[in-house]
Amino acid sequence: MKTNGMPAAREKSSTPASESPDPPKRRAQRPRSGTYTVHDVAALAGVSSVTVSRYFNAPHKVSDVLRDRLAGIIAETGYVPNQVARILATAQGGVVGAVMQNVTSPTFADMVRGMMDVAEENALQLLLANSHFSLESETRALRTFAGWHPRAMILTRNDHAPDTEALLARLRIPIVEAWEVMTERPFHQVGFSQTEVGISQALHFIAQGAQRIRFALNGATEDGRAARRAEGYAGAMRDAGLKPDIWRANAKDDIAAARELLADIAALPLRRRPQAVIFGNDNMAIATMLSAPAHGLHVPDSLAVAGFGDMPLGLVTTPALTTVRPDPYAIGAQSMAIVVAALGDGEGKQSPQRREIPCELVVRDSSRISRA
Amino acid sequence: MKTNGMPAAREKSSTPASESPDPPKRRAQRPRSGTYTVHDVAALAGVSSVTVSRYFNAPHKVSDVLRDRLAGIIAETGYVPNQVARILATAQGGVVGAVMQNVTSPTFADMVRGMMDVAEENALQLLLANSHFSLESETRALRTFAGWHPRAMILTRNDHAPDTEALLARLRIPIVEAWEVMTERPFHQVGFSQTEVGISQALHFIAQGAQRIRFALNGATEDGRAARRAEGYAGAMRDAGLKPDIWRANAKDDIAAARELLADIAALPLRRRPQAVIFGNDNMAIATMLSAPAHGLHVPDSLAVAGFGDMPLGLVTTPALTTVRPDPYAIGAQSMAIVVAALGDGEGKQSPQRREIPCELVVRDSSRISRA
DNA sequence: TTGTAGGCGTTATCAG
DNA sequence: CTGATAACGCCTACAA
Repeated sequence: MKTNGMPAAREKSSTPASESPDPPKRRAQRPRSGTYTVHDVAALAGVSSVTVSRYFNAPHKVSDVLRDRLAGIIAETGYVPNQVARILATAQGGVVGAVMQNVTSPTFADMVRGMMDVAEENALQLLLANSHFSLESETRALRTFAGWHPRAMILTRNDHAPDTEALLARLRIPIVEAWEVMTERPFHQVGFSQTEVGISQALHFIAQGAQRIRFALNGATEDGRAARRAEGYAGAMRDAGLKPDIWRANAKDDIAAARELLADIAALPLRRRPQAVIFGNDNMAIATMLSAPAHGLHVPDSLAVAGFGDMPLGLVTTPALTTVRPDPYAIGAQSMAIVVAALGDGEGKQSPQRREIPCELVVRDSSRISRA
Repeated sequence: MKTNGMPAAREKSSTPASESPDPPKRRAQRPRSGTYTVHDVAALAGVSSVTVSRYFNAPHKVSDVLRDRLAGIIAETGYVPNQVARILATAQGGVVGAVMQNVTSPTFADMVRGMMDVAEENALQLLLANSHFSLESETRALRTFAGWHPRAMILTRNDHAPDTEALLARLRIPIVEAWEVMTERPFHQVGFSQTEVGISQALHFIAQGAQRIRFALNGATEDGRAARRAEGYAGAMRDAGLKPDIWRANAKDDIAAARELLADIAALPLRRRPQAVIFGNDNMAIATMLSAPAHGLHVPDSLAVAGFGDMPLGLVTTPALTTVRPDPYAIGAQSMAIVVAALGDGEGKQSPQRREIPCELVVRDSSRISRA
């Protein structure tokens, strides 16, 4: 029973223990990883290293006796094949890079989970970077990833810095742009159309006969997605013969932005106050609902409200919050699934796929327009 | 000007273009990564590959002329050194593995951001896994990471499966256990003491003269951290001569758990109702506050409330929520900082460090005990 | 079923 | 300052 934790200094297995008769110019030892290798395990089992390799990659090609013996030794030594060497040797399996905009947001986090789950099932290692909605940061992250020679990349926006586009093209690997589905892109697309979500939000209020409908954004302009929903809303308004009213707070913070909005509305003459507000996110919508009474406003009677994101707390507010439920987990999982499929397909440059992950408009009481 | 994007099929640079005079048993080509390599760049520059390597790792050892020429070729080809090969050769690439319990939670997500930021500054690549609070899943993740021969690991719990402990010991790399600081652990510790947080929450109410103080948990038992706060609370209660009242919902979901709690309290005779409830998290606390009126309860007069986590929405509720503000970003950043320090210190087995990231009790109106 | 040879892309080492 | 050579740990191809 070998109890020593470290692999013994390995001899070239073919070299018998001849006592250094004219040492054949042995180079100085290179730094080794300090853990067991295939060779160590093979030596312990009295077989060749290929056999150990086969034990992992094609167990059925190893005899039963040997398999058991190897299993024992592997358990005893705690040997784990070195992925780095494996990837170098096979140019297979390996690494997928993903650039998120903001790992902190629960929505992105769900997407990360989706990617991780599918990646794990397929023995891919997910490399994650955070770009904070900055193009420059995205480029930097991609540059780092490039060094890992990833099998694929997943991005979370479809507008990049010019040199990023060039870099992506040079990589010659499957690229997935997730979250927003746009036309005329050379890469795989997974997600939904922000514009259409904005349209459906607007239509929800227009159908109820509302005239003055506002779209309220916080001051964080880096994230253009809410703004694109606002564009969809604006289009729908114009189509209905109504005047779009896109309002943006100064504060980036949702809570402060909500306060700004309420102050703004309260200052308006009754006639000109919006009957309904569509918010860029649930947080801002909920904050507005909770603070509305203090400004003499009542949801939904004097102010109907809709959010985006389907936060759990939206169920508990009075009234419950009408919102849009995206499916970030599915977006992440599908993105990775596309990667897996693309890698499986012999890397054949299949034309970019487009996978829609629809959003659901969840209608609750906060958006009821009073028939006044 | 070379415009072709692909590196030409490479000849053994020493082999002149002799037209295959008895091909020396050329083995079938192995799959290659399909991108430029040091050799390609070297060939293009008319130098040896070592020189190109030096250009990256010891630029001052390369003549000025050559440096400029190489810079040009590298820019033109978009060559990026292969990290995988680099790590294999040097046995000291910068991979750090981190096992989170739940990437989806905003708190963990903040910690991830902290780790990523510090990792990036120090040219370390973060490998992330999600264990869903499961020990078995943690072990699996660590096993995967082990294959990457990471320089360090960051974990987010201090109780592991037995074989995990063995695996960790065998790795002989710095290990950081983050979130909760415990004594008697052989690894670095970063975070705070859940027990002490529980104590301070209890004392906050005890000091106000409350007698019946409950600690309410949701049904998600996998995460033991809230339970450990409850233990701290229980100790403080007993020390004050009061009877601890730890209540656990059946529902794992915070919103449902809040409903359960309110039903439970409403069913109690007035005399026996808790005056104050400490919640396992803010979500549950806020849900309770929002639903309390429907159950004939009023916060804080008939029920004082405190949460944990400092969610932004806690500021907007009426009354504003008393809570505890941890600093997950700092925990992540400090954990990675310890890793960086440990790697810098020649890997010398320094004794495990212990870094406290204090939590702040944020007192607002929801926890005011009415002087009845 | 098992073993031998050689290479994946990089860098450490030694020689010029 | 530059180059030849041999590893790092693994896997594929081929031979036995």
